[in-house]
Amino acid sequence: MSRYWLFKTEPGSYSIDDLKKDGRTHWDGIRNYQARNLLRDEVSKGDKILVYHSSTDPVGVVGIAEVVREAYPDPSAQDPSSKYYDQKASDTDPRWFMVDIAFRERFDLVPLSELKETKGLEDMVVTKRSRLSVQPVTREEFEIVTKLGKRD
DNA sequence: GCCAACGTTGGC
DNA sequence: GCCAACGTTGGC
Repeated sequence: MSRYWLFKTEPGSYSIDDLKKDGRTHWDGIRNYQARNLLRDEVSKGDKILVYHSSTDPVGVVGIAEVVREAYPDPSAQDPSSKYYDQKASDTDPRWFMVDIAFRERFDLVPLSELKETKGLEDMVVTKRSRLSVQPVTREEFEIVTKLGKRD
């Protein structure tokens, strides 16, 4: 049974349009333990992802992606030239993981302000703990947001 | 650019 | 193991 997630990205560094162009990508650079644990232990092939643009104006959900490869070590942690370099990462203890995701859909941005006002989304993690970069979404939440994104 | 909320570090 | 200090995130 597939599950649902919300992945945040700053469109200035990697946007849904970059993902659309690339088709698929390595979701690297996750450096938060709670997000890492979800990526490593919970995120599974076939799961659906709401792609969220943060640190932009307006912020919100812009499309859908799908997990196409489950967690494996994030090589940027061992690359001294990467901004995600972590001295404590090693081959025996990679510390940080990433998954591969594929583009599925781009839709009109559903702003955070609207998510906060929409019935059924009161408990959505993004409205409460916006700093968590990989977060679980319920099936109901996923469907409500998708419907909002595909209106008109 | 501000600043509140949150996560991490490190001295004790 | 506590917690103050510090650094980062991210909405506004």
